[in-house]
Amino acid sequence: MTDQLSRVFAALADPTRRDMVARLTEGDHSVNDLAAPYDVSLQAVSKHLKVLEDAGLVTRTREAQRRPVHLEAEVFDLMTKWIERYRRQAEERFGRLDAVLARMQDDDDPSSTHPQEGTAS
Amino acid sequence: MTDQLSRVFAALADPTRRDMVARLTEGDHSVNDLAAPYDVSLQAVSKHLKVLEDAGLVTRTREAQRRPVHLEAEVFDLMTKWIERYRRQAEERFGRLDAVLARMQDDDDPSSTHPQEGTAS
DNA sequence: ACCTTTGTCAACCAAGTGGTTGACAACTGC
DNA sequence: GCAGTTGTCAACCACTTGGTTGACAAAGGT
Repeated sequence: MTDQLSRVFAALADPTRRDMVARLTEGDHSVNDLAAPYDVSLQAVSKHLKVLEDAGLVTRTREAQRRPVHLEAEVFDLMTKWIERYRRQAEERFGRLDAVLARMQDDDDPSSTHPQEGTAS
Repeated sequence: MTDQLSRVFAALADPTRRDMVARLTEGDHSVNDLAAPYDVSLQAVSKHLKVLEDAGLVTRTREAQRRPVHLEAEVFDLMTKWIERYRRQAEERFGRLDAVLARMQDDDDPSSTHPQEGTAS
């Protein structure tokens, strides 16, 4: 898997890894800690973490004999940029940009309004 | 791959498929048309389209002997919702929500320095 | 009717993925 | 030093993936 964007998408294509990422938003966790809820071996979790690390989504440092896992949320931007770019383009094409912008404001909390309307139809 | 969100992420983890999606934002394309730029067989492209279709990203209808491929941009929302939810949560946790909101509106703010103020545990 | 165009299905193959178990490395604490 | 805790590495296995080629189905053009 050559490019990082592909690695990020691939990393998040697994429900277990998405759940790990979700839990890491609460703060750093040790590997054992992360592994607890899943019914797989610690080694399997270690592999999942390697995938997340290769994608740039997490970093691991050392602290005593623990290896705390830390989420690097900046990488999300890679995806959102890609997604937003083409979503916007597609919706414009279909002449439904208004509906999209409205939905974007409804779905999220109201503080996230995107005041930028492009070439509306 | 059980859930749709996983299928969508997996579908976009391939550069060829991402490129197809990008081109489909310009409008519908026939399979041959879509296949033209890539140095793979038509069957391989057909497989890629099946992956995109199973993820709900495209639909295919019939029109003469052609099978025009149509992008369903709504599925992007599945991802953006997931991403935004946890990104937001992570950024809040790190006490950098202001910077994030600013970046979301500017879309290209070079202030990527994050001084890691003492919120870390 | 027949042939061409367009695309899918089936079988196959090499490489990758997600899981396992066993060995072992790194660090802590007695 | 030695035992325990924490985590990784290596080998292996079943399954999936992305590619191939060959056969064939569906619709149009003549």
